[in-house]
This record gives sequence, structure tokens and C-alpha cells, in this order.
Amino acid sequence: MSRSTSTKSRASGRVTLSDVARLAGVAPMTASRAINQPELVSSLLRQRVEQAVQELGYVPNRAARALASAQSNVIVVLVPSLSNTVFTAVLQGIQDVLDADNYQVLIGNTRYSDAEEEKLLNIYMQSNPDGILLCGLTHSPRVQQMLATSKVPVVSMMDLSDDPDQLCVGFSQLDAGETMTRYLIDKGRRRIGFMGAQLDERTLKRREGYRKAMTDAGLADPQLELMVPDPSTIALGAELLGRMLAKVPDCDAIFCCNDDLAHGAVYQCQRRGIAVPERLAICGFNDLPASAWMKPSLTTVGTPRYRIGYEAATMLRAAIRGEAPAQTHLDLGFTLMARESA
Amino acid sequence: MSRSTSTKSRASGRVTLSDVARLAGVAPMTASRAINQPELVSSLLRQRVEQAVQELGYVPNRAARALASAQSNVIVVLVPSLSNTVFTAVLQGIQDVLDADNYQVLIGNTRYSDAEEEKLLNIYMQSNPDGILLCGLTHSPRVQQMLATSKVPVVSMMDLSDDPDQLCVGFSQLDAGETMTRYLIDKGRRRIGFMGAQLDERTLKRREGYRKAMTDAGLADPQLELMVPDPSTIALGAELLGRMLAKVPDCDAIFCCNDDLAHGAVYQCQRRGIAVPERLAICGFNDLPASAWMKPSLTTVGTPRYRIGYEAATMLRAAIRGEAPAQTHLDLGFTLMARESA
DNA sequence: CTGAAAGCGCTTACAG
DNA sequence: CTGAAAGCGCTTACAG
Repeated sequence: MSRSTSTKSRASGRVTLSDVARLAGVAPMTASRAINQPELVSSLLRQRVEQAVQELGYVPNRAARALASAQSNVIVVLVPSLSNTVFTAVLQGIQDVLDADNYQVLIGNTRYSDAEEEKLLNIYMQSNPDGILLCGLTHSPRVQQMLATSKVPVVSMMDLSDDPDQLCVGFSQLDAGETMTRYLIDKGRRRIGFMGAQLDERTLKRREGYRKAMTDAGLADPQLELMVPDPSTIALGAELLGRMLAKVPDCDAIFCCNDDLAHGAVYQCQRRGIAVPERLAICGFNDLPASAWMKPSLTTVGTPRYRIGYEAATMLRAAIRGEAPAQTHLDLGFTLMARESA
Repeated sequence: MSRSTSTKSRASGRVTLSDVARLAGVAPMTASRAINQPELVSSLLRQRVEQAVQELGYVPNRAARALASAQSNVIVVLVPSLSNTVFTAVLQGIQDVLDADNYQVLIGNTRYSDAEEEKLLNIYMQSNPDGILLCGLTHSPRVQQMLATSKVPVVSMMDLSDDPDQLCVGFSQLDAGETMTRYLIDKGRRRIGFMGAQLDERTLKRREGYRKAMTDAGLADPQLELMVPDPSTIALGAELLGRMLAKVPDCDAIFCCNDDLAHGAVYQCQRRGIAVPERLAICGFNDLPASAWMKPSLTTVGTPRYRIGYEAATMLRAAIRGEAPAQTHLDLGFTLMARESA
């Protein structure tokens, strides 16, 4: 009930481990053990400490623990967007692994900006993280340097690295782009456009795959590419559909770099009376929930985003514990979802 | 270049403020001031410290700072979901205010569970947060007690409280539900169903508004309500559409508690050849991006979710600074978006 | 199994 | 404007 106030001036007023120890009649060290490594304490003292904790409503001070143990139990996660459900699914997978483990997950939103990523990482480094989860393979030189000098374990998510030493979990964005394009070619499409926004690393990789397939089939034509740096939205997809058709009137299929763009393109076709897929095939990337339900349903690439987060967190945790990774590269693959729109 | 290693055993190996001070030829205290309150230090020493910071790549240790200053600069945010873009927009607003201010935002996902909220809050309290942002007005008794005893400032988001002392930013979920229902009634609809999922606080408030409008118009009928506890998804909306029509064949309008459900209902109507809005009017809640673009476009309620986050963070920051709030209740309102589907 | 001592890296509260 | 001392609340590293 009554909180013992030390006579010194700087006490925070909160209940401390010493308060608990005093009430339990043990040394602070024993109280600490009873809480964190109960198996090392006799059951009698353990019970007395537990009761004191209850009675005082003791809440451990994480900052003090971090300082004394040189272990923050903080994991930093940097994602390019929170409005894109792809990344919230990744976060979900991460939290499902880490929340149970007394890790504190710090989520940073880089907004697809290298400069912002640098700024956030700089701030988050102050928390002395035990591990870091990043999206993508390429980062600014200063970010790379910060990561290297800190020696904190890092796992990259979404794509697979060429560097065998870099821990990563994802799938080949390039292969996926190529696979989707070949599918369209196999369906008899010849004038296949590529519509890309944001121009992030993954969009460019998918385009690389698109180019490879088109070149291999002898169908490549720079005119067929429409790339803009704006964020991907349904509204943008609708707009780009119009621009693509104006630019390439004989276009008979469009590979959108993601489902948001594709949804907008399909809706725009509906408004303009353009038959999908008869006159124009449209496909996307990621398989968002609406894609299976809209009319026509959307042909797209299913991506294991939840599992990417889950497995990346698992791999990071192992690295933090110093376990040798079973594999540094975890390829979770992708799935072509052939539906009505293409 | 060379890192001065103390002879004692527990040093972390990282560069500390003392290292900086030594290189700059000043006391640690002066180095601290030069970094945190540069205006209190002579420009000569300030420059020497700044250079030492650069040279050594000094990163302040947040845990040490928090411990010494009894100020964590941590803000805890608890949201019920990360897959619902409503809450990611709220988070966006929060981060736009707080990121600039050297606050560290801890994001917890309660998954619409009171028990989970309690667990998360309990863990996050270990970080001694300066302030807390919560969704909704009702919380478990233990959560209420933790908040009360901690005396940490709290701002509630999404709805408006009856308690004049409770800081909150949002709009009246009840009024919004009532307004949408009246709109349907005014359009001549009589057998208006209400379709609800998740059964969270806000869904129930919207239903209350629905009931009020239906009762006032003499149209109330318990058969018209279809409520399930499952998470809201497009797939669930499609399923519930079928169940509603089976249960109430003469149903001529459906008010879905959110846009996800409404999208699923509309898509299902398209698949079944049910004319929207002629045979059946459908409306939703939140005005997600797809709602304006789908065909038919969706009549729904626009909600100021980004601004809720932004203003709540602003209010919380003021409370942390001890400023008297201009107002404890900030009503941001809502907008009826009348479109094609109803 | 238990505990006294020292230290983690920073800031507060004083002095000068 | 500058700094020596003490302390924040915990854990490490030893002893017993």
C-alpha cells in the first residue's frame, strides 16, 4: 500500500525492484532472479517475491534493464508503407513470432524513401536494437555503413539477394514478373504493356522479368512501358489505363506492377465499356483480397507476405541467439493466380 | 579512429558520451549539453564536441537517457488491427506529428481483443511511456486501473466520450449510423437490413444509430439485423449477403457496418445478377479507396481517420507538456458519400 | 541458493 | 559558461 520513498531527490516515484526486495525481505539481486530466472531461486523466496510484486504492482523498468544488461530486446522493422496491406501482413507475421518472446518491435515507415530510411535507422539505433528487419536489398551507402559498423544482425525481406552471406527471406521478384508475362504471351497476347508506379526496387525487378520474357519472345517494345514515380493507388491505375491506351492503341494486355493499379485499370475499363479480358487482358501482382471477388476476378501473382514476415523474424531470432542459420536465403516462392481478367 | 577501451569489464564496446567528451577535451556534462542544449555552450566547445561526435560516430544511448532523466520519450499506440486501412491511416497521422518530435512510437495490435490489449499495455508500461493513444472508449477494468494509477496522459481515438474529462478525438459513430439509415429511408427504402461483423464497439454504436432511425420511422424489425463476430472481410460480406437475402427475402437495402463487407455484398450481387441499387441498395462505412471506383460506386460514410490520428497526437503532446487542452473533446465529423449503390 | 559491490551511460542538481 | 558528484533502476560478476 504505502510506497517507501527514498530520501534522495531523484527517485521517479515508481515502484522499483528494491521496493519489492525490501517487502519480500530479500536482496534486490534475489528479487531480480525470482522474476527473471525463477528456477534459480528457492520456492519459498520466489513466492515471497511474487507476492510483493503483486502487492506493490511492480512494473520492471525496461530502460534500466537494457542499460545494465546491454541487451535492449528491441527489434527494428523498417517497411516502405503502412497503407499497403502487403507490408501490414508482413508485420503481422513478424509480431506473431516476436511478441511472444518479450521482444519490443519498433516499426518504422520509410515511405519508400532512402533518405527517410536513413533518418529512421539513425534514430532507432539509439535504442541499441538486438536485430533489424529491412525490406529490399538495396539501401543507401550510409545505411549500409551503419549496419556494418553496428554488427547488429539484419534480415532482408521480400526479395532474394545475390550475396550468399546476406540473410534474406522472400521470393524472386524478377522470376515472378517473367512468369506472369510468359503467361500472357502463352495466352496469345502480343502487345503487352507494363504499367508501373512508385518505381521501388520490387517494381523494377518485376519489370526486368517482364522485359526478359518480352525480349525472349521477340515482342519487346519500349513504347509498351508506362512508368510513373507516384504512389500506387486505384485512382492512379484508372488514370494510367487511359494514358496507356492513348499511347499504344493496339495494346492487348496490361501487366500492372501491383493489384492496386490493376483494380483501377479494371474499374476504368468497366466505365469505358472496354471488355476485359476480350479486348484487353489485365493482370496485377500480390493477390489482394478484392482480386478474387471483383468482377471480372483479377489474374495476379499470389505472394507469401505473411510468411515472409514470419520466417524473417524466425531467422533473425536465430541469428540474435548466435545460432548458425540452416540457410541464409529462404525462397518462399509465388503463385500465379489465373482468373477471369487475363 | 581508435576506441578508448576502459579497463573495467562491463563496457558495451560502443562509443559513449565520455569518449566524445575525452576527445573534445571537455567534461561529459558539457558534451551532453552541447548535444542536447547547444545554446547553453560556448561556440568553441560546441564545435569541438560536434566534431568529436562526427569523428567517433557517436550514437546516444536512449536507455541511459531514459533512466537518468525519468523521461522515456515513448508514446504507446494501441490499435485493434493493422490490416484495416482505417487504423493504418490513423497511425500515419500520429507519426506525422510525433516522428518529428524525437518521440518513439510503440505500435501495438490488440486484434480487437480486450485481453490482448491488457497484455500489450502491461508490456508497454515497462517502457514508462510519456503518453498513450487508445482506440475506443471502453476498456477492461484492469486496463482502466493501469491507466489511472500510472497517471500517464491518455487520448482516446475514433469516438466521443460521455465523460467530459476524458480526452478524445473522433466523431459520433452513433450519429453516423443514424444519418446513413435516414438517408436510405428518405430514398424510399423500407426493409433496410443491417449487416455487422467483428462486433467491436464502433460497429455496435453504428447499429444503435441504425436502430434509432428505424424505430423513429416505425420500420424497426429485429429480423433485419445480421450480426457475426468474425473479422470483416470481402469474403464475409459476400457470404452474409446470401444469408441476409435468405432470411429476409423482401429486404430492399443493406447497411453494412463497413466498406469491406459492402464490397463483398456488391460483388456477390454482381455474381448473382441482383441489380444494385434497383433491386437492392447497398451502403458501407469508411469510404475506402475502392468505393469511389468500383462499379457501381459505393454509397458510404467518409471518416476523417488520418486527421483523427493527427489531432489525437497533437492533443496528447500538449497534455504531456502540461498545457491545458483547448478542448477535451474534438469532434471531427463525418461525411455521407452518396454514390451509385444506394 | 543468496547477496554485497560495482557498473551500464546518461542527466539532475549543485557549485563555481 | 563549465564541471565534479551522485544517482536513475537494474544486472553482471564474484563470493560465499
